[in-house]
Amino acid sequence: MAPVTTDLTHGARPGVPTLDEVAVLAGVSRATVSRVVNESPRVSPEARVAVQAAIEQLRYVPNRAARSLVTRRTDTIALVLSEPNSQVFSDPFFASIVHGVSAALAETDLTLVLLTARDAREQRKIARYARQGHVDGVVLMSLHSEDLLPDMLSEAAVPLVLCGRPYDGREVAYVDADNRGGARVATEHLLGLGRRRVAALTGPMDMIAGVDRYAGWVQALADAGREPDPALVAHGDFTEAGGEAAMARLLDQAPDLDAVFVASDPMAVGALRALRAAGRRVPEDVAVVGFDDAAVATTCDPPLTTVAQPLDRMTTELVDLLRARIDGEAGPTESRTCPTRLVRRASA
Amino acid sequence: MAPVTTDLTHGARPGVPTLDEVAVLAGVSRATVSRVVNESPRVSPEARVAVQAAIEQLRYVPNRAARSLVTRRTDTIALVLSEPNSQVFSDPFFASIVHGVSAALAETDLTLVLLTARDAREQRKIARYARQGHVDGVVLMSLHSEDLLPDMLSEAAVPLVLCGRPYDGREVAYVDADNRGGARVATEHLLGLGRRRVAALTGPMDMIAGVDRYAGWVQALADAGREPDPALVAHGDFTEAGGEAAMARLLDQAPDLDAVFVASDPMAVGALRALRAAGRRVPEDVAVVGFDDAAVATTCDPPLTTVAQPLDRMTTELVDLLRARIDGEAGPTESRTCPTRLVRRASA
DNA sequence: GCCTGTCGTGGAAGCGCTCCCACATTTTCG
DNA sequence: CGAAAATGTGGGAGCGCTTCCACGACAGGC
Repeated sequence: MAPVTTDLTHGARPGVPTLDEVAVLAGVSRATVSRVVNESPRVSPEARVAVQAAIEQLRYVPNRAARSLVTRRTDTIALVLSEPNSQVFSDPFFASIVHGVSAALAETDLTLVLLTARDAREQRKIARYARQGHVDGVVLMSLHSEDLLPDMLSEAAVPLVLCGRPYDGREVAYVDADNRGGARVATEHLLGLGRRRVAALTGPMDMIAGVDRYAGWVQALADAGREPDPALVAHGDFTEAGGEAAMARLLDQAPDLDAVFVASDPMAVGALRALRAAGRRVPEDVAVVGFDDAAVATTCDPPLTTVAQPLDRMTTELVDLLRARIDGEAGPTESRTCPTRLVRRASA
Repeated sequence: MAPVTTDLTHGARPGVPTLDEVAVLAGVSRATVSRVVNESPRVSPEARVAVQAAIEQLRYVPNRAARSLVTRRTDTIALVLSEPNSQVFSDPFFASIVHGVSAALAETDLTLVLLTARDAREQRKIARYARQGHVDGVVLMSLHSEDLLPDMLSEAAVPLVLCGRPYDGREVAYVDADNRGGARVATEHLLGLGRRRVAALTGPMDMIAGVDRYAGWVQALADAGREPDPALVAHGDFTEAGGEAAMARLLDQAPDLDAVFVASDPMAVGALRALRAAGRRVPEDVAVVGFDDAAVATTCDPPLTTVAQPLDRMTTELVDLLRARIDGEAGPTESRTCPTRLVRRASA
C-alpha cells in the first residue's frame, strides 16, 4: 500500500534526517551519500560537494545503530576498572588514566564506556556485555591477580589491552610503565643521598605494579651490595590511609630507618603524616620518595620527590594498541613499557 | 539466488547466535522469540519455556544495534563532566558520583558512557553526539555558569538531569544536595562553639555549589545577628592547592579569625596545611569545618568536621529522575534536593 | 449452533545504513 | 581504432530486531 516513491515523511518523526533525505536533496543516490560520509575516494568532486552541502543544510548525522548493525562495529571501547575497592576510583593515577584515555579518544570517532567490576559477578556481566559485541575492544585496568576478565575476554576473542603487565606473564597486549626501573632509580637516589637504612612501603602484592616496584627496590639494594632487610618492608594498598598505617608499622619494625621508598604518592602522603606524628623530620631524619607524580606530590608538605609515569604517552599507546587490535593489524601480542623519570622535590 | 529457507550459517560468522537460530531451535517464529525476550505477556507458557531453553542453550544475547535501530532507544546514558580543569576529575566528590551512578546503573540494563568536555568545542561535540540519538539521556555535572550544554541539550529535547541546581534557575530537572542548609548548619556549629570571627573559604562563584555554600554561611551569620565581614571571605576553586592559597590569604586579611567554614574537603585539607604553616593550632586557635565528607576527612590531621552529602541517595535519584524523563513519565521538571548532615570530628 | 471476542502465533514490513554488483561512461593502451 | 581497464553511480539485498496485521483456534453469549 505504501507508495514506491521514497517516503520522506515517515509519519511524524521529528527532525532527525536520514541518508535518504540527504540523497534526495543532493540529487544523488543513497549509496553516493554513504560514500561521501565514509570518505570513499570513488566520488566525483561535484557529487561530493552537493552531498556535503545537503548534509550541512539538513544537519545530518549518521545513525550509529544502523551503521553498526551492518558494519558489526560499534566505535565504542570499554575501559574496565576491575577493582573491588570503590575508593580506588578516586586514586589520582586511575583518574589520570581515565581522563587520558578519554582525551585520546576525543580526537577519534571512538566513544569511551566506563565500566566498573567490583566482584566476580560483575566481571561476568562485563564479559557478557563485551561478548555481545557492544564494544569493539576493552582496556582493562587495576588488575588483581585473581581477575577473571583477561581469561573470559581473550577466550571470547574480544580485542583487549591491559593497562599494566599481566600478573602471570600470559600472552596478551599491554601497556605499562617501567615500574621496576622507576623504583630502582628512586631507591638508588636515596642510597646516593647516603642513606643507610632505606625502607620500602609497597603496594598490594596481588597487583603487578606492587610487585614490580618492590622488585626495583630489591634490585637497587642488591646492586649496592646490600641485602633487603624484612624489617624494612611493609605492605600498603595504594591508599593514603593504608600508607599511613604501613608507615607506622615500618617505624615500629625498624626505628632506625632513614629513608623510605613508597610505591604510590597517596601512600606517601599518608606516610608523611605518620612520620610527622612520630616526630621525624622529612627529609632530615627520613627521606621519602613516592611514585606516580600525582598532583598531591607538589602540594604536600614537604613536596614529594617521586617517580613520574608518562601518562600521556601511556594512554596514547593504550588507545593505539587497542585500535590496532580492533582493526586486525595487531602483531601477536605487542606491548609497550614506558620509561619513568625521577622528579626531585624536597622530600628526598 | 539465496534459498528461501532460513539460512542459519551466513557464511563464516562466528558463534554469535541470532533471534532466528533461537526461533528454529525452539520451534517457533522470530516474533515469538522476540516476545519472550521482551517479556510480552502474550506468549503461552509452553512457547516461553521452549524459547528460554533455546536461549540458554545457544547463549543468545540480543544484538543491541539491531534493537535500537527499530526501538530508537540505546539503553545508554551519558554522564558528562563539563569541566575545563582535568584535575577536578580526581575530586573525591566527582569520583563518588561517577562511581555511584555506575553502581546504580549496574542494577539496570542501562550502560553508562562517561564523557568529558574541557571546552566549548567539546561541549558542542557532545551535544551533537547526544542529538544523534546515541544516548537516551544525559546527566550533566560540574556545571559552570557559562556552560553551553544545558541549552543545547534541552533545545534538542534530549532527556536531561543536572547534578546540581542550575546556575540561572532555569526550568530543568536536577538533583542537588542542600548546600545552603549544610553550610548554614556548619557555620552555626562554629558559632555555637563560641567562635567570634568565623571566616568562609568558598568554592568558585561560577558554580552553584560555591554560591549556595557561601549563601549558607552568610545566612547563619545573619541569623546570629552578625554582618559578614568581607575580610573573612576568600574564594577557592575546590582543589587542595586552591584551598591552601585561599587560607593563606584569609590569614593575611583577617589574622584574628578563630574559625573557618571551608566549602570542600580537599580545600579544607589545603587550609589545614596553611594553618599549620602559619603556626595556628586546629581546633584550638582556629576551628575548621569542611564539606563533602570525603575519605580524606577521616585521615587528615586533625580529622575534619564536615558536612556529608547523601551520595547514594543523590545518585539513585539522579538515575531515577533521568529514567522517568526518558520513559516520558516525567513531570515538567521535577527536582530533588537532598538533606545534608554535619559529621563532627576533631577539627571543630 | 452461529456470531463475536479473545488469545497465541506467524508472516512480513521495515528501522537506516553499508556494500556488492551491474551498468554506463570515460580513459588507456596495444 | 577497437578492446580492456578504470571510474563514478545507482539498484538492491540484507544486517538482527520489533511490531503491525491477519489468521486460526477456541470460549462464551444469545
